[in-house]
Amino acid sequence: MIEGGLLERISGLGSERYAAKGTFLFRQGDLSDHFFIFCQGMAKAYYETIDGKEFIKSFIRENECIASMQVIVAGSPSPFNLITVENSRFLEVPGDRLLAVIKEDAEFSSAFSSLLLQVAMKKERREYELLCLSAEQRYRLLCKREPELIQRLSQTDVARYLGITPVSLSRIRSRTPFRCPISE
Amino acid sequence: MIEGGLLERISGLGSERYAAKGTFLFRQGDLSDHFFIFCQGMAKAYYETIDGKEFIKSFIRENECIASMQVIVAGSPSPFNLITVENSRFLEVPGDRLLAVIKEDAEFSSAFSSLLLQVAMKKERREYELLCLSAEQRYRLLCKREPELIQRLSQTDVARYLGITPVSLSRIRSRTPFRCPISE
DNA sequence: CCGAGGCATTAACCCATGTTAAGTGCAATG
DNA sequence: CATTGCACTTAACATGGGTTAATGCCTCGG
Repeated sequence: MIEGGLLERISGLGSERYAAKGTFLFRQGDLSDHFFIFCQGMAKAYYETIDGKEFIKSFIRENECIASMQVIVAGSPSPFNLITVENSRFLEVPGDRLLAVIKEDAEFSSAFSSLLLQVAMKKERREYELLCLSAEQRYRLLCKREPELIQRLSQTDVARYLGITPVSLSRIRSRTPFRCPISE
Repeated sequence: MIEGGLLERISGLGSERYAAKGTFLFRQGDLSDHFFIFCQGMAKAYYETIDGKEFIKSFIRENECIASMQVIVAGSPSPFNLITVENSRFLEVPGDRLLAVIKEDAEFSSAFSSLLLQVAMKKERREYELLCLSAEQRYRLLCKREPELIQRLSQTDVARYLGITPVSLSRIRSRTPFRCPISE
């Protein structure tokens, strides 16, 4: 989640874009260093393994942002794909412009640091879930914490985010008395 | 990994401490906001679940640092334990002093941001591994990337870090022709 | 209206990992 | 030397998730 102030300052740096559902914003292996801030719609960031399997790293919705840190910081190719899963509107900011402003503007830089901190904490939560919880526990937690996400996504994408197959998610759902409150 | 410059500046803020193997530096649920920088030895940060299972989040070795972000940033209790796994020497810096210096000193603050970035990238790698790789693949990768870590740790701790049981790790090792190069 | 493609469900089978328990070897300690 | 505790291994069994395939249900486009 990106705060109001920061968003306004960033807006000037980039341009507004639209993309239909299913559009790649960048691909695994690309060196595109753009920073994306979503205004409407949703995208998914996902890894694709050699044998063609897909694992979803994260979803990006309204007022959330994403870039490939590896590209921006280390200049190495992006390890993941970014593709829209709904028709979307977003800001696209070139990485070098963002970095330049961060260097110049102290206030901006501190806002950016706190953004980084948010990212680190979010990743820590995800690490915890993947390390300590079973697939079923992860699913229940997601239902509780992000019911709206479950609504907007296909079950396939939910499964890929949980790190399991759609078949397995279907089993978990049938096995479980629990349901996402909104879905009734 | 903490850079030379930053380390020197931090040293003045805290005090040097020693702790024998098996000493808790803080526990799950604590509100201790200390920041630790290791000079010698090693610690492990781990989650303990309700039913008594242990999952290791990370190891902290020479020139690496750790704190519970949740405590420092959100003031909420630490979700994990920190305990030494070797006799250790380290710097202990109170969180409030660190935050104060970050606010005052621009150069320090930017060094700290890049540290945050390192943390975020490290967590991203770990997320990738937990999400996309099997236990066996994770073990092989660890052997290749951190042979020294494997040497210094018990197999139990390696297993807890990989997210599997020691029994399962023993099986993987016996199943596999692959061995850590140094261990022969 | 019909057919194609995509998604969810279900079943059958396989394999990896968890669980429990027993056995072994080693190091520390009395 | 004997005892204790710990780490590691191995085995037997249970279970969760992967794989494949069949089925049914949509929606979309002809």
